Amino acid sequence: MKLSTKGRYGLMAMEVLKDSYGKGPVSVNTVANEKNISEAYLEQLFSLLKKNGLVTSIRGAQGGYELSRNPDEITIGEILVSLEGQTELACCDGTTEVNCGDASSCRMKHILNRIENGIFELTDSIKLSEL
Amino acid sequence: MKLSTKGRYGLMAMEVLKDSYGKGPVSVNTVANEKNISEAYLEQLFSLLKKNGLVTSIRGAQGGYELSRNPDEITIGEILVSLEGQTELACCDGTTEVNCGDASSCRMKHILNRIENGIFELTDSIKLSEL
DNA sequence: ATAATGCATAGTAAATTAGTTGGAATTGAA
DNA sequence: TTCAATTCCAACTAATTTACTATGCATTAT
Repeated sequence: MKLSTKGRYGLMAMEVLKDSYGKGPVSVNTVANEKNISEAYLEQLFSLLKKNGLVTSIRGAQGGYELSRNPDEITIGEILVSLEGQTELACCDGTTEVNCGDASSCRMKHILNRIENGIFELTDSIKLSEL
Repeated sequence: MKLSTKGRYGLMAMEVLKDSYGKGPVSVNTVANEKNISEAYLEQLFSLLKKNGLVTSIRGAQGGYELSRNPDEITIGEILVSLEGQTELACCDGTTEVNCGDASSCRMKHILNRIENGIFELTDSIKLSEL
């Protein structure tokens, strides 16, 4: 289980927004330069963060992105899920064809789901403000 | 963060070995058929599990693999780490060139390391015998 | 008007994952 | 003593995902 650049870049970007929270929007270009990330790629990540309600955008010149909430009301878990999707460990989902035995009663599935939840709780317990 | 087939197949395979623990070795072919996994691919996974000391092998006809320890002395975490390597979230490691600011004092790194440890503790708290 | 921005989407390149292939070494059983 | 069942090993290929580029339109402060 690795964190892709999406998650990493996203955390870095959110860190920048956090640092100028309340001081107006920050452009993608600014973040890209500060963190040395491809600007066009970062744009796509911001688009995900926006779709998930973590940032708001201001278009046009002098525009950019800013946090949609206070940095202590945004969690690392939310950021990672926005960018990488939910953690998925399960071997089967009870609907598709299964290769781990039977479906609804699959014990492995339940255990992996437990771990998934544990991981989310872990990441969700840390606030952006702590970065 | 997803579980690759390596981890999934590995867990399934270990589950089979667990079920016949104490009854002699199980061949890769048997496991592959039972769980409907490519035999040649599974071989590679067993090789990793062996290298990490979770299973022992018996060569030749009637050979196969068996758990090297009791199923309640083997954890899900160990199995996953054997197959997928350690969970790595960190943005920098303090040695290579860094893009998240400075290195040894990088706060993000420390937080991600904390999450890494949390994930391992979580998976390591569940025994193979519980599957 | 214009330059600085966000927005959208399609394409390409690089890396990783998943799986295949071919064969050598070992060993129990006929 | 041969044969078939097996682990072991390494290289190759295919498929998928990730990371990134390219292009151009839409919006807005100056």
